[in-house]
Amino acid sequence: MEAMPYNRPMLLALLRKHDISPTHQRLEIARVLFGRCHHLAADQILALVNERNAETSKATVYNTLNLFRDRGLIREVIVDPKRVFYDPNTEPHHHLYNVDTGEIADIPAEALSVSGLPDLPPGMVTEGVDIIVRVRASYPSVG
Amino acid sequence: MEAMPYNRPMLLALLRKHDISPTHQRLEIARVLFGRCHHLAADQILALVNERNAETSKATVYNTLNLFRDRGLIREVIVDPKRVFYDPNTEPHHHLYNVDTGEIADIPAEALSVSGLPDLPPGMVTEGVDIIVRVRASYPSVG
DNA sequence: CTACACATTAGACAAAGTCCAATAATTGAA
DNA sequence: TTCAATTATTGGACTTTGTCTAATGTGTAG
Repeated sequence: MEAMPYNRPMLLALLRKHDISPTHQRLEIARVLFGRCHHLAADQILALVNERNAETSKATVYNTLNLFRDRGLIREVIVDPKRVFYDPNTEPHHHLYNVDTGEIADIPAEALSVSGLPDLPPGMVTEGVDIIVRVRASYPSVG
Repeated sequence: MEAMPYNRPMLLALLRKHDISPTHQRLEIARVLFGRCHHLAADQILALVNERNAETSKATVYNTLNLFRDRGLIREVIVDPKRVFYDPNTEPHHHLYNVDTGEIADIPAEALSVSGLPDLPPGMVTEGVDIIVRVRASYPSVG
């Protein structure tokens, strides 16, 4: 795992490495995504980017997230039917999802191993294997 | 795996077994869900139920799907950020998801085995482990 | 028949995300 | 630097999925 690119020069290099023109808005969105560990949804990113001054619009946040996803900077996490979360960690790994609180935590890929994946029909390619462990608090009275 | 309850008496028994009053609309929705192998989204179910005559409303389809889900007749499949699919197979199993076509196929749970699941924080309970194998057609030119 | 509980419904509403046409910023070449 | 071409950003309209509500319909026990 590489160090998180917190500061502007590192974010700039990250965008350039992925052939993305580093505009002000994109850098701000990248800063929010890579500057913290959380998995964030689009509306949260919009709010964080505009925390001080209004810096970007909703349309730009969506455009940028889709661009980052297409260029492999971030990954979508589909666990909540209501919204997509974005994960700045693109290395293979899986997720622990708290269905009560909506919290998402990473499970390193090395920790898990899956065996018995079926052969794919010819002409098919695996794009990825997502494992989602859905957890919740056990009710106190139930122990 | 039990036999699929195609006919009215079997559907009726299924609903009763899960303490659901068997209304006309619920039976129609159950017929659509259990009478075919596909994984269906709410709008598809609505369309199929109303194919001939208008039999149910959108609200009833959503009410009924949520009821069936809460009572354990069906399971939600969350693979497409745009909509929830419903799976009449509630036995443990996983999914193969074709990201191009949106097709969903089952992978029997016995076929797969996962090892190395992390210990949960105390007071946490696993609700389920979902494995989604995302596949797509390999482009002809790439072989 | 009458109540009462429960189901269904149309349509208003909400939230996530896309689209579009106008404006703004960037870039590269001269 | 300047100009033109390309690329990015934007507000707001729009779409889609799903929920909510208040009114109406249905069914069953007495």
